[in-house]
Amino acid sequence: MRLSQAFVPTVKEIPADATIPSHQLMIRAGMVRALAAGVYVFLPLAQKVLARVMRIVREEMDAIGGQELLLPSLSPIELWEQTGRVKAFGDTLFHVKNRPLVLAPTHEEVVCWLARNHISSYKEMPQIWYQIQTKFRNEPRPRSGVLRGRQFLMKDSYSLDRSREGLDRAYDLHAGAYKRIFTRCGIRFFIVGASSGAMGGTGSQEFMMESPSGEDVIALSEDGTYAANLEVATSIVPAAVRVPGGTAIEEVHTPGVKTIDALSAFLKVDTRCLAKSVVYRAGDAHVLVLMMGNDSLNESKLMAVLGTDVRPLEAEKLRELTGADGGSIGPVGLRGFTILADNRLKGANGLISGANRNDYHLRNIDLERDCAIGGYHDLRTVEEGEPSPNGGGNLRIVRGIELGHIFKLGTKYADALGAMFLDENGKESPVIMGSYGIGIERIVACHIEQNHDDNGIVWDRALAPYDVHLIAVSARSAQVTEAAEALYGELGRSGVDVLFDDRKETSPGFKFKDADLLGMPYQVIVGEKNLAAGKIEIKERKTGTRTLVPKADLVATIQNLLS
RNA sequence: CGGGGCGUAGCUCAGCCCGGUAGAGCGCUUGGUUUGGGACCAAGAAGUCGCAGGUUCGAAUCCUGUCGCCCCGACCA
Repeated sequence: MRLSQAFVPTVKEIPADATIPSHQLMIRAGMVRALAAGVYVFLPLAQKVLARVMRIVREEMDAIGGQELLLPSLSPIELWEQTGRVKAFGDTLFHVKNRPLVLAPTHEEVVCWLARNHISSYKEMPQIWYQIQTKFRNEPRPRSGVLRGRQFLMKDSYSLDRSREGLDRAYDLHAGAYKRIFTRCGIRFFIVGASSGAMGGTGSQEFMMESPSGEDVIALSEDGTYAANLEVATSIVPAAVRVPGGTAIEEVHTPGVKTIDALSAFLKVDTRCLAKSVVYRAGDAHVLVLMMGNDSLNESKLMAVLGTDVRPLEAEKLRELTGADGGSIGPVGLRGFTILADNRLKGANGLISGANRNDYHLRNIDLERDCAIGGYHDLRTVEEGEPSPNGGGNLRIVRGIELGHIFKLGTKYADALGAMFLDENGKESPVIMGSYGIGIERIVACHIEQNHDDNGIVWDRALAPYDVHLIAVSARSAQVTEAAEALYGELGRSGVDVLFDDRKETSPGFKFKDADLLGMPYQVIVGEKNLAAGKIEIKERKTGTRTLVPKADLVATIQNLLS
């Protein structure tokens, strides 16, 4: 492609609305333009990159027996009502105003509908169906360029199996394919155990890339053998002790003491003797959760235990129910609440907690003796530096971008939509499903996040829109133009994908800056002086290394570098 | 949904506090000079100041409403 004719609107200045490197560079390199919040136009350069990503994805999906299909984006709202996901998605689901249709945010329902109508025997499974298509989600807050849009490309695959073992196999096949896909795309990633959240199901892993721009928080062990989303991460922390010969509860006056730190300082005791009360509303119920000392409650874990959404209880409601304010709440004699406690407090005594009376606390609380604990669960958020549960060293807490997510869905959707089959014994069972997604734009953005420098993008060969950026330094020189034109033709004929900067009126500096910004793996620079000596310059974008090769060897050298 | 910020030329922004006929740089057009790291000179084109209402002799500027966009948080299948 000739740059003089290409639509690659590069910009020199950093766009005001872009805050992360990939977003800034995708705009500056003329790859995307925002049409509306979270909605992007993909320009020719970006389209070429997307095509390369999709090709890799298709190859790897086909390699595990996946069959590509094309599903509609419009889908009858009735299907979504049957699985309860109109409610589950809430405002995130785009509704069509003048027909009972929704814009599909994912396609489990449609796949299940297909399976219901066309899979009736165990002999017809396993199946892996996949699609690479636009999905629509009315995100409350689109952000970070193409990383979270309201419309985005997703490779989604769905496995249909007749047994749990079959599902495990499909899941493992996908995990393997995903590793190969991200590796081939030149992305350094890691895999974390994740919460399956509102998708439902039994098992789930996320493929993540470490990035300060990420929206997820991950605990990683030092040796990298443990990685889990903070929503489910655990660590090794000492449990509370049970002291022999418990003494009776006694009330202590603690004027103005509202925090664990203040209480610890006031009573001159270790924070581990303190049981912090956190109060939530879970549907119509009220829940008090006891945490040790300054441990912070993990809302995701709490939601998983309760199986429902939670939100902090309003201050007024709290006072109405307990007669006290936050900071003075405790489990003893409390009515109207379900009381849960973190595992760390299991069987503890000698604890101090709120007295449900402002400015008073109780000491010598024995959870077994004095409280009606509704259950002990892991409800704690792990912290930086705590030992990894698998002995892989201490935990680091990092931010990450989710590139892919694989789920063992089970029969949730098949049950809801009646996708049944007859097994070997003629018995009817629901189809067992898995679902496996990859964000296509995210691969592109993440690749740029990991591969750029101050001057621009540094494409990996696998994703680069072109292999070579050919520059005619001074396009007014007849010799340079002639030589560059000849090389453009030769490279093209030998199968090298070339972007040719043949612009006549553009200064050399401008061309070099554009070439670095666009980031093709190799720049072939045709300049007057080198040409006079029969030489052509090759610059490797990644390292900045420049080599001069005889003009006659240029094509062979490039072919060599690319192979 | 809570908090904060911003809408002025294609882009980046000034002007707004303190009302008085719309500005700069980059980009674009034309002519000329220039050509190894985002050139120079000259002449030009280009903006309903997001939109609506109000106050005023007069509004980019003050007031009200509204829409859009960005950031932090919440949410994130």
